[in-house]
Amino acid sequence: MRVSLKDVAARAGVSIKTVSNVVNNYQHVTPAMRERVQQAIDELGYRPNLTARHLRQGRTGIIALALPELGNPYFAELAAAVIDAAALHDYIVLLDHTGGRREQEVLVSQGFRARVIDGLILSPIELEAEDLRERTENVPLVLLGERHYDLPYDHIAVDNVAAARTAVRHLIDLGRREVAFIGARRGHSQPAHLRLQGWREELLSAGLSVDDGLIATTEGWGHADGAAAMTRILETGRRPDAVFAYNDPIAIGAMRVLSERGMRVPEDVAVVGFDDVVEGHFGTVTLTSVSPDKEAIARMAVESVLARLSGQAPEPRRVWADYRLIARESTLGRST
Amino acid sequence: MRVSLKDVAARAGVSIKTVSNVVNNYQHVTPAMRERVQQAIDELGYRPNLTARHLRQGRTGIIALALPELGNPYFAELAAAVIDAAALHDYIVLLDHTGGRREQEVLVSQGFRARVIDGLILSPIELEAEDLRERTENVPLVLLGERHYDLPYDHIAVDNVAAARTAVRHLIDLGRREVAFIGARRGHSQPAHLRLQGWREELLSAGLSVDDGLIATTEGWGHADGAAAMTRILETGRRPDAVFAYNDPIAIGAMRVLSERGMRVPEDVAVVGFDDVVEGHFGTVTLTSVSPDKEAIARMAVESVLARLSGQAPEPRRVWADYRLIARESTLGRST
DNA sequence: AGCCGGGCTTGCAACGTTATACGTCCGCAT
DNA sequence: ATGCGGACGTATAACGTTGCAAGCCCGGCT
Repeated sequence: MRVSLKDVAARAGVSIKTVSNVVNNYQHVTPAMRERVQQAIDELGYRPNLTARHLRQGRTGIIALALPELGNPYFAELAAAVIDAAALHDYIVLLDHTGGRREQEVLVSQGFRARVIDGLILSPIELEAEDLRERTENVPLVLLGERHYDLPYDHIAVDNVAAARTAVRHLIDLGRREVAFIGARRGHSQPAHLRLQGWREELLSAGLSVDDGLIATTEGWGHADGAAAMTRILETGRRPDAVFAYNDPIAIGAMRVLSERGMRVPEDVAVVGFDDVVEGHFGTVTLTSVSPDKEAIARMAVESVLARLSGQAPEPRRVWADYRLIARESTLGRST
Repeated sequence: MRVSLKDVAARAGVSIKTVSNVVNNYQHVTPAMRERVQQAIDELGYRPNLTARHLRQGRTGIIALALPELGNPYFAELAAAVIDAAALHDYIVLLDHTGGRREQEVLVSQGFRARVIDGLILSPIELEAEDLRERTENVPLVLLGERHYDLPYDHIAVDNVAAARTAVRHLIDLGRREVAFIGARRGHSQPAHLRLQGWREELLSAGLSVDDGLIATTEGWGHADGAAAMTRILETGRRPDAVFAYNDPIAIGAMRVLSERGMRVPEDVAVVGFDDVVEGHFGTVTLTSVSPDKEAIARMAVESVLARLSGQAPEPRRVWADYRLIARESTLGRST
C-alpha cells in the first residue's frame, strides 16, 4: 500500500499538516521538527501523491503536445525539445498524435482524452478556424506551425512565406529558372499554404512565370509522397532544374526518384527542403534546407502556455521563430 | 470556473450521485431521469474531472514511456505505436527521454517525475541490473530493447542475437568475408551487447575469423557516430567488403562516408542496418535492414503493463517479438 | 391489507493533499 | 507583572469523484 501523509504523521507523532509543511518547505518549522518528520518520511519511503495534490491545487503539471505524426523526424525532434523545455519548468509532457486528420485535431483541441492537462500545444494540419471558434475548452491552447488562424490564440512559427522565399531565392540565384514546388495540399479549402505562397511570390518578384504544371500535390508529408509527386511531374515530360519541397522527407523522396532516373543533384536539378532534419545531413547528397530554430519554438510554446496559466499575457500573440537557410550539396555540389 | 457534478446536480434537481450514475452509465437509471440529467450536462458543458476520478480510483489512466532519444526515428516510430496501442485501452502516454544516460534512467525507473502514472515502459541503455534491484517503486515496469537483465520484470524485444546472425548470414551468403561491425558500446561494463555477439557467433559458425580491427565503437547511435566510426576503420587501412551496423542511422552515416571516399555500395561494400526506419527506404542506395515488428512490440508492452496492473500475469516473462530481414539495394544492387 | 423484493435514488464517507484560520507558546517591550 | 506580536503547530474544510449502504417507492404475492 502507498504511504500517505497520514502514515508519516502517525509515525512522527505530529499532525498531517505539519508533515505537509515539511514536505513543502514551509518556512516556520523548527529544525528539530523538520528532522523528526524527515526521518519518518525516509523510514516509510513516503512520496507525495501528485494526483491528490493536483486535485487540491487545480493544476496537474502536465502539458499535452499534439503533433501530426512522430514518424516525421521534424516533429520527433520538436517533441524532444518541448519535453526538455517543459522539464525546465517542472512540467511533464503528454504526447498525442493526430495523423494530421481534422477530426482528430478537433477532438484534441476540445480536450478529448486529456482532461488531465493544464495546457495544450497543438500543431494543426487540417483544423479549420471554425473548429477553433467552437472550442469550449478553457485550458490554454498554443498553436504551432504553418497554419495561420485569425483567432485569439498564441501562435508560434517561423515566417513561412519569408522562409520559402529565401529558399526559392537561393535557387534562383543559382541560375535556376524552372523551380518546381512539391508538397502542396490536395483539395484543401484553405488558401494555398504559406510555403507555396512564398514560392509563388518569389518567382514573380524575380520576373519568372508561375507555372501550375510545376506544382505537385501530395497526400501526406513523407518520403513516399515526395517520390510519387516527383514521378508525376517527370511523367508529364517536364524537366524542372530545381525543386523546392514542402519538407525534407518529401525532398529526399524526390531526390531518390531523380537519382533513379539518372538525373544528377545538384547538376541537373537543385533541391531545397524544409525543416533541416538530421537525415538530410547524411544522404549521398546532403540536403539544403530551411532550418527553423526548434529549440526556440519549443521554448516559446511552453512559455506561452505557462504565461497564460498564470494569467499573464492577456493579448494573444503571434511569435516568429528564427530560421536560416543551410546550403548543402543538393544545391552546391560536393565540396571535397 | 469548471463545472462539477455538484453544479449539474443542482441544475437537474437531483443528487450528485445520480449525476455520477448517469455519467458512468450505471444501469439502474430510468430513461426519463437519464435524459433530464443528460440535458443539464449538455447545457452546462460538464466534463468529468479526471484528476478527482483518479484520486478516488487510485488509477490515472496514464502510462509513461521512457526512451533514449526521440531523434532516432526508430524510437519515434515506436513511440507512435505505443501511443496507439495505449489508446486502444483508453490509456494515454506520458513521454520522457533519457538520453540513454544511466543517471536519468535510474531516475525514471524510480518514478522520478511521474507519481502520476500507472505503469512504465522503459527502454534502457546504460541502466544496470543493480539499479533495478534497488528499485522501490511499485508501479509495473516493462523493459524494452536490447539490454537483458536477469530480474523479475517483463521484457520485450526481438531476439537480438538471432537477428544479428541473420543479418551477418545474409552478408556471408553474398560472398563477403570481411564484415565490419559498427556501433559497439565504448567502455561498457556489460558483456558486449547482443548484436555484436550475434555478429561474432555467425562469423565463427561460418568458419571466418573474428577480427577486432573490424569492430568500431561509437559514442551514440546517430548518423554522425556511424560516419565517424566508418572513417576510423578506413583510416586504419582496412577495407572491409561488408558492414553490419548497430542501427540504421549508423549504417546511413557509414554509407555516406563510403560514398565520399568513392567506394560503391553494394559493389565494394555491402551494408546492413537494424531497425528498418523509413529513412532507409529512400536513400540514393536503399538500406537492407533488420525490421523488428514495432507494432507488436508496442502492443505487447502496453498489454504487459495492463496485465500487471490488473494483477494478472504473476510470472515475469521475456517475450520475443517478430523480425525479418528486408533486403534492399545496399546488399543487392539497384534493380532496374 | 400487509409484506416482500427489486428497481431506482440518495447521503455519506473516503481518496491524499493543501489553505485557512486558529491556538499556543515564547520573548520582549511596557 | 502584563500585554503584545511573531513563530510555530494543528484542526478542519475543502478539491471532485465514486463505493457503499441505506432509503424510498411501487407492484405483486400471500
